[in-house]
Amino acid sequence: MGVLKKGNSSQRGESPVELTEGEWEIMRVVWEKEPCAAGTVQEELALDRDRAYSTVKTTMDRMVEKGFLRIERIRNLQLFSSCVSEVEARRGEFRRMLKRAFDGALTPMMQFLIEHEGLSAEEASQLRKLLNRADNSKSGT
Amino acid sequence: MGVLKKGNSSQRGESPVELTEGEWEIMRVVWEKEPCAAGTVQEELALDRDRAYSTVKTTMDRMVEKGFLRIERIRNLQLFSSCVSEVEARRGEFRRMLKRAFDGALTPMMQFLIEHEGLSAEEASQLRKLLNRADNSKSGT
DNA sequence: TGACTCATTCGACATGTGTAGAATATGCTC
DNA sequence: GAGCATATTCTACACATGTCGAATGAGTCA
Repeated sequence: MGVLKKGNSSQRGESPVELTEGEWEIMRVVWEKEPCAAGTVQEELALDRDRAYSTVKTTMDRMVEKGFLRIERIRNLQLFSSCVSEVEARRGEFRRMLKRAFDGALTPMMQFLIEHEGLSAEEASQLRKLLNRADNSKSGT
Repeated sequence: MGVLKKGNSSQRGESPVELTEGEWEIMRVVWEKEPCAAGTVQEELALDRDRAYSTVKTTMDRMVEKGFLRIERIRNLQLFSSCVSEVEARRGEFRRMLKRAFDGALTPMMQFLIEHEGLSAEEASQLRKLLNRADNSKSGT
């Protein structure tokens, strides 16, 4: 009694955030408009591709179970807000990729980008700038 | 008649290679040992975590359907080989991540790495080296 | 209060993925 | 050829995800 069942509420502990494709679509809207109703999300998504209200609502309810979203009730309205930030979601997505495809290591990924993805000159120079800026902000404190 | 049904054989056309977790595990072994029998893969995977032979075999058969693997028969033996390279698989994995989490653009991802993933000094310097090397090989030809 | 509208709830189904047991086929050895 | 060890094939199930219709509940307005 009183023990949290798996997926019961809004706690995800330390588990990495891994969203499905459909969940990403929903999160993008929620991040932009929260707090927002399921109908709002559905309307927004429908601009891109048709989805029934119940489709969106079902997925959002499941996301509450998983602790990705939370509901605040006002009268008979449910307003959804995010429980995970975009940064957390990006981190989860990035790490899953890194783990699967590059044994979890950053350097091989970089190597891959340069050798096989044809990093353009612009991208390279931009990257260099970013790196320099990172260095400065580290030593500059 | 004569029309290829979806997933019929070994053609994937231009579709990006997107492997599931289980498929990645299998591919890693296949790339290392191909051509190899399902039993070989199963034994290798079992070192890490127990999986029944039929589990591995079923997944590998499905991967043949999808065009990720191909079978060469010798007597009553089936030897599997890869139809996708590690580079293609990495590319697929990387691009899916980039598309989902960074709107498909590389620079925001780099920015994210630097701002939120705390690129270590070593990583930064290694990255710089890689960038320089890339530059040299471009201008050096 | 009755009709209407809109949101929520509930149940349901298809497909993909991970899982594995049972039945069958094949080749080898004595 | 009989028995054995494997490999293959077939079937099946659970769970996750994407999908949606039907039933129910609640607020609004004439």
